[in-house]
Amino acid sequence: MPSDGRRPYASRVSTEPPPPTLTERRKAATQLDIAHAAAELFATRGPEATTAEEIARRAGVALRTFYRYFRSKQDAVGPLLTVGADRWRALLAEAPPGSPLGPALRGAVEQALATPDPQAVEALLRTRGLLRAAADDPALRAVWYRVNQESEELLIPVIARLADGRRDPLEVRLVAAAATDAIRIALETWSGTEAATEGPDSPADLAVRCLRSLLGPGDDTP
Amino acid sequence: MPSDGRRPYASRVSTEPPPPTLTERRKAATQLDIAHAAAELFATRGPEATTAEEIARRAGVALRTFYRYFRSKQDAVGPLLTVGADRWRALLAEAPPGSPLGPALRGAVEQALATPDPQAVEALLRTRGLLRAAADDPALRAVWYRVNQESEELLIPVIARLADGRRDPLEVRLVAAAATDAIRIALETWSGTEAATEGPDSPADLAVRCLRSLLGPGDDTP
DNA sequence: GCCATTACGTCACGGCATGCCGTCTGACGG
DNA sequence: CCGTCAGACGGCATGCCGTGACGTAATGGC
Repeated sequence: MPSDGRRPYASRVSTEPPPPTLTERRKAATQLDIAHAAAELFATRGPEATTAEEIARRAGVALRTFYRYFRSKQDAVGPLLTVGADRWRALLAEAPPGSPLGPALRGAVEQALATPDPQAVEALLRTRGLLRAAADDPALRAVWYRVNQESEELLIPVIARLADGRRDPLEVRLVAAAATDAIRIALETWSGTEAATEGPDSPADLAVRCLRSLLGPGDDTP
Repeated sequence: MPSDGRRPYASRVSTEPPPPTLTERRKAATQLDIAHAAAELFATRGPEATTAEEIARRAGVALRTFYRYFRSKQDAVGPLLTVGADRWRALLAEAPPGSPLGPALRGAVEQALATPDPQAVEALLRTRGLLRAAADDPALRAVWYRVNQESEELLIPVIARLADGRRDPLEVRLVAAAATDAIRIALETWSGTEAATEGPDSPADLAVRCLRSLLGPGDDTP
């Protein structure tokens, strides 16, 4: 029972989330329960050997309920794989429009990945476990691809806002793709090692290096 | 995984294809039959409304045989989506090692896509049809993601050979990812339009522009 | 407190995907 | 030319996947 605790503050501007009701919070909790159950079973016995029924049982819901939350058993770990990208994108969206692209991207990724927050570290380690399980499971890899693809699409409007009309839509889309690739490859590379979550081979450092390599310094010479 | 059946030929330089036997040719033909049957059904009534049984029947094989060739009904169109990338990669592999990356990539893609070969045009139009069907079918999109991912991985050794030790492995991988993205986004963009297979909005021109935008002129300043 | 809404469980069912076995055909050495 | 054998294919059976339909209980607005 995560006590999220976000409360309605009188002065709230338009785009802020409306206060989540009890039902909504329970739904979110149920979704996370299922996701965690799936991740644990996948990481231990592998997705192939895990049935949707088992995931549902471990999460304490009926099979039918499982399929109300997810289209397939592999999809169940999706929320756990997206949290990192969501965090990064949210940080990036806070940068002022028109700021230079490269530094903004790298700054956001550093904040998102190099955090001492124990919950974020936990998420990072879970991601590594899933990526390793995905190494020999095509269906799980497919989820990873899909998640990255969706991240790329969600990144487009954010990049467009930062570029502020200085780049045409096609270019924006390419930058979004490249940035997503940089993060993806950094995480994949890190998952293949025994490196810790901090230090020179940490995901944050890797990601920053990847971003710089693909997009250059990126202090916005149009 | 077919057991290749490589026959001993006295004078054989390593990389030449062994002469395909009748059985092998028939297998390849059957695979293409199934792929074409699937592509046609997917393009008309959509993947969701198409059963594996129907694909098999239209291809003239038993359902069991279908699943000997493909792991799922969506996978059946895989071979049709890979031909373009295969062609491009093969052309790229012919470039001399050490040649500048950017021009090599753009030259290969131009040869692969701007060809007057009617068969290649046919393949392009088929790809467009499949991409449009994928627009509202997650499972088919997943195949597209997988194909691109595999293309990226197959591209890595080719790029490494071209870079000829002037770039470290991580960098090579990033370049492979970016190049794959450029082609992918060019094709996706083109598929969303009514543009012809040649002209200023042709896939070839789009791809070249995307490559230049992401990788710069690429005349190899290390 | 009363009712519309909605999240959840139970049942049933068609399609997906694979293991097993029998048949037949093409490949290959004698 | 022929016998042997690998393997390509079809048919059958089966377990899991994913969804529609319907009933129930809890929730949130009036």
